[in-house]
Amino acid sequence: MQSYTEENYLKVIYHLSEISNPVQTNAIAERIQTKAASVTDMIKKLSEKELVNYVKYQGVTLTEKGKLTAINIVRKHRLWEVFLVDKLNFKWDEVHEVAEELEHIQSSLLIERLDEFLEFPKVDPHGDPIPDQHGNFAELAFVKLSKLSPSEKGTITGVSEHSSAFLKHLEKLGLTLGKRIEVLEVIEFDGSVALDVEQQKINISREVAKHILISKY
Amino acid sequence: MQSYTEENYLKVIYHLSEISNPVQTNAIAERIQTKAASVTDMIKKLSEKELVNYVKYQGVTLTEKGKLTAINIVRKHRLWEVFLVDKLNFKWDEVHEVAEELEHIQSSLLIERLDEFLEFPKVDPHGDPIPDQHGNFAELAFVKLSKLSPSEKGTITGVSEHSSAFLKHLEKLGLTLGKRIEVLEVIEFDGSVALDVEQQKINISREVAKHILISKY
DNA sequence: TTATTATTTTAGACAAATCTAAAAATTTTA
DNA sequence: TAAAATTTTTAGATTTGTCTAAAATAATAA
Ligand SMILES: [Mn+2]
Ligand SMILES: [Mn+2]
Ligand SMILES: [Mn+2]
Ligand SMILES: [Mn+2]
Repeated sequence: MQSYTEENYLKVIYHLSEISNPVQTNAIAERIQTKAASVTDMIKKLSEKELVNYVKYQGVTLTEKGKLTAINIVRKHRLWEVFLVDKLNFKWDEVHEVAEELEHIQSSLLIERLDEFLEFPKVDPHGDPIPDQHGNFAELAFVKLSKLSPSEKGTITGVSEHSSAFLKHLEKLGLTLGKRIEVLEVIEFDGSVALDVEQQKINISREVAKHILISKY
Repeated sequence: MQSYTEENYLKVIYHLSEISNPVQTNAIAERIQTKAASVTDMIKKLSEKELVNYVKYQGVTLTEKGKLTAINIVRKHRLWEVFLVDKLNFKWDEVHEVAEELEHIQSSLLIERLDEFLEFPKVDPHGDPIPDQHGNFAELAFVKLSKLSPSEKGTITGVSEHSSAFLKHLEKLGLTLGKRIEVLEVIEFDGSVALDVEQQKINISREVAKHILISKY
């Protein structure tokens, strides 16, 4: 069994792996709000436990065992987020902190029953996919809004940034999950995007567009 | 804010206070499955934080602040137990361990919303009362089954022992919450009790009778 | 390709929570 | 009330996760 702290490290390494592999010590330190020296210590420990492959000065990758462990934590995190929003009426920008704690509760019976109670949701309130108990994700066809060209249409199905500031901003703009959008123009100067959302013309920065996930159909 | 460990100590001291006040070091050690020396260390720390009053060699009592903190943890524990039984179909002997973890989740919004979602339950699955957010308990008139005399009648409304072994034993005997019982005889030799439960005559030990709570009406 | 800069690791220290063994205080027994 | 038994505390060590400061390695620039 892993400690609360080890689990947080594994999850962070898992998420960072999607950006760069192997994952660098400093990247982990920044995410986990700690010092590089502490990360090195923990990496050695996880390596001992065969949860990561570690080469000095090169960085870490998750082993199969480490990856499964990480995905299981992600599963729990996202299921709890669904519970908070669907059953307890939390807003999508209020759930992250609490789920960060709930994801560490150790009971597979609990999580399977929760999954059932929520009627086996496929995505969390931010549109992120929820893996099944074997660690498999249902394939979802996403594309970043920042990758679309003028006249392309689609539906907002997720976000890749979960800060309250970002989510509140989206809400204010009316850019919530399920909304149909069409790209009207991509401004050359700063990469910002003009959109049509329900007959309204809206402008968003490239930074914002990069974190909105669109499914085209 | 208190650590996970400090919270567990406060809760144990709270429960033991109902039996003997002040609470002895050894009693805490036994409950928390640790050594007396560790308890002394923790007591000093809680005393520093003004959560307990501590006199060397005499034992501890909770301060008002400590008591409120403890009751709040009890509140969370019992609400989560209701959730597990009512919503996730756990059996009453399966919930304790999980609630022992869930009670430490730090979010007052979460717990108030959970209370609402569960429709403000007054008792947990073991018949224990759930305090409100100010730490007040609704008065419940309980008496231990071991205190009843022959021909007295009542309804099983709680238990004061939560081990799986005990709860399974009760279940096997058909002694579950809500059942009407009548005391037929109290055996002088060993204090064991003969009961009538739904036209069935049942014998239970004094030890078992002490942990069954009856409301008379 | 050497020097500079950035990244990572080591060394040594610290706080939290625990332990064992021994000393001190209290309670019980005789 | 003095001796014995029990309970509690202290002293010192250990484990986990963290830190700062300094050394080692790798990447980048001149
Ligand atoms: Mn977490
Ligand atoms: Mn999410
Ligand atoms: Mn607990
Ligand atoms: Mn209970």
